Amino acid sequence: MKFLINHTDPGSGARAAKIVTDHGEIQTPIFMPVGTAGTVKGISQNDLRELIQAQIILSNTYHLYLRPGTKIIEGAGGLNNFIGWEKPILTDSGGYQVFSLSNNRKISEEGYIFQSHIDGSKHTFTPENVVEIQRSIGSDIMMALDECTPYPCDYEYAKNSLNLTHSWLERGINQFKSSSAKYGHNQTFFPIVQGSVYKDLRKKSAEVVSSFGCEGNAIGGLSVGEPEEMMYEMTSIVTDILPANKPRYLMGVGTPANLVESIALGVDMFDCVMPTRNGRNGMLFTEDGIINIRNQKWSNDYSAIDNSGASKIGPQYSKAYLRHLIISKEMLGAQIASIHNLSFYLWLVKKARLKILDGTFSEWKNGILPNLRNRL
RNA sequence: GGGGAGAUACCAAAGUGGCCAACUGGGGCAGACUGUAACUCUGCUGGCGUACGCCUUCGUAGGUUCGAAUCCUGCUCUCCCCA
Repeated sequence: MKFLINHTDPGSGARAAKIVTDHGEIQTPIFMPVGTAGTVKGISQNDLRELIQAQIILSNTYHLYLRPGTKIIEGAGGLNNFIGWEKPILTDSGGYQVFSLSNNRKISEEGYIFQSHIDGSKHTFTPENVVEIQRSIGSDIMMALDECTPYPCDYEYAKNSLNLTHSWLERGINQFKSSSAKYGHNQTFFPIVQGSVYKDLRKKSAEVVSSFGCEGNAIGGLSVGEPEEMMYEMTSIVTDILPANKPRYLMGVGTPANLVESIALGVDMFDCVMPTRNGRNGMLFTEDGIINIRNQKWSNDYSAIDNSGASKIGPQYSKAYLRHLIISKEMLGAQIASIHNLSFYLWLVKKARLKILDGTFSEWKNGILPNLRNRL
């Protein structure tokens, strides 16, 4: 994997760059649609390519391991073949499930034992076997196993958890170095900074993570309920330390405003379920603000969902029609909303990239932020 | 023509003397959702009031009772069965 910086914005930490993988190039800043179980919910790979113009998608080790299982994916020759997606894939390690399935798991130095949400069966994830599973999946970028701490989280817990994440990281890297790719294309491994909302822990974690010299680095454990300002503060502390010549990935973030703010802090990669999940639940993101399409006021608004040009599907359907579809729980409604939102997210990061390149990023950012937060 | 059942809030449907402004579901309205156990979850849904509360409701008109959606009588309407 290569990371080539085209331009760094002088007024902020924002960068426009290019990640080169064996499955193609990624123009950054980039948003990665989340396809947890080998599918971006409700969206065909073709729409991902043509309508949304996704450059890389994310998938999940935990979900794919439980179903369909690594044997099936290996049989297909890796996840790209299995799902019919020729562009890059990043896989999360399952670390987030340690957090989100916290009622059904036990953490130890060795790794974590969890119960399947599908059938209750017991399984173990270790820093090592998670690398092996991601070898079987064949993702271009694989993530280290970490513990995503909850918020709030007391200092002692955060500190101990961080030590565990760091020791897991070392083991994961060793496993990564002593194993090899299965399908002929290169894979890379990203470590994850943790440390909850404590400056010293974040700082230390960023230093530890940087010291491993991986090809890219991630920031985890944010946007889990802490105030937005705190998230930016932590991100800023970390991006100041993480090497500038490697991509920085802010995991699980976020709202359109979160993306723009974080790009200014030097973040290059994002992923979030918001455009798809909230889209399914009737929330639409546009250049002018956020629409809750279920609200009565849209019931007889026959204007296009979004005519700004940010999404190709926006002009094709009216607000009144989409409202009807969402309220009727019709599949097409979830699909249109998801395609539109993902298109908008990809449009937003592309726009940010262009503004960084032509030197007007900060100006553009200040102009668009109030709109992005606006409720229509 | 004869016999039977029933009328409850936007709809459906519980409740059959006080714990009923009335279970529950649907619908409606609003909110939440950030590395997806999520086409999910939460709240509100007679009127007025932020609220303690007050006022008007269970086809309709009367009656019994300290007290009625619940018991009695008349009326109106609906449905089912037999001719």
